[in-house]
Amino acid sequence: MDKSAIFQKFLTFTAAVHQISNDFTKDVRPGDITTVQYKILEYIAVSQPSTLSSISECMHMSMPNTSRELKKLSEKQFCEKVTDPEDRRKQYIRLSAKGEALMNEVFGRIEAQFDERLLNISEDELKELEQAIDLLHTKVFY
Amino acid sequence: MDKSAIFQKFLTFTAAVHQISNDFTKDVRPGDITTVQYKILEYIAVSQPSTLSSISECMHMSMPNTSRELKKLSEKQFCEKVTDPEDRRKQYIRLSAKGEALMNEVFGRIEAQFDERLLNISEDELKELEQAIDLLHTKVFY
DNA sequence: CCATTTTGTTATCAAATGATAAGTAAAGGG
DNA sequence: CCCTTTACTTATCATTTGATAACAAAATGG
Repeated sequence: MDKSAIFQKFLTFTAAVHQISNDFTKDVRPGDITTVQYKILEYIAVSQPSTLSSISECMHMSMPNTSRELKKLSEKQFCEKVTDPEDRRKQYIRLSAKGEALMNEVFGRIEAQFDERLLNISEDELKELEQAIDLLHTKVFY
Repeated sequence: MDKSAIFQKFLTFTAAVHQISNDFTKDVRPGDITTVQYKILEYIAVSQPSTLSSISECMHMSMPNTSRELKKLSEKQFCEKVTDPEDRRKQYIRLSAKGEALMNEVFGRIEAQFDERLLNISEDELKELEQAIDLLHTKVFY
């Protein structure tokens, strides 16, 4: 079968995903946080708790820069560093109450736009969507 | 039905898509181009021909900045501006031969990683994947 | 034909980001 | 116990990016 046709779809699809999630998050990011800092918070929110080095690796950022941004985020009280008692070099990073509140609000606003998009959709279609997401998640985007 | 459960999946799914496409393009971007410039080329490649203002809008970039980056890309011979004969204010932007070559190589390398991921996959599963992509593309990421 | 709008350019400045060097403190391994 | 590695920090600098003001040229619409 034509695998390269699927690849074409993969390309335009990922482009569309980026487009949409950019549109969705466009006006929800608070002003006192930079783009990179927001991305970091988003990452922490999804994969809590994480360490500085894992953030550095996943975001393709150098340790010094990750450290700097995380320091700023901590100073702004959006996240907290907790030293691992087992290995006191490690710092576990998690959202603070303020950070949780912020991300909940942001995700809530994104959800509103998401819901709007799925307004007139049937139960069956919703089920199909869920299965489609699961499938792609496990087979391609893992 | 639980729409907010699907939203959770939507969130982690889009996070995964970003993650994977970052990983895929990580080592593929040529050194003489910045991140933003690469993103612009990617956009042009997918939606050719486009105008300066549409690029500006879709990439959430101001016109002056878009103009500047596009100028740099043109100077580096990756794309060309063609004045619309019907409306001589408009500039159609398309990849140059060099730009096409670059993006073909880049997409080729991404495709190699994509294929690797789908190595031991059956015809039926491939069909399912295609349908899943189509479904999400039309219902959610449009 | 003149005012306005659209489309894009140029210049400039502050802020964010990336890259690198040099350092600290804890853990691990012989 | 000492050497090395790991995890992270601090400092510094160049580059990139974002934001704004001021401009030009073509189209549009009375």
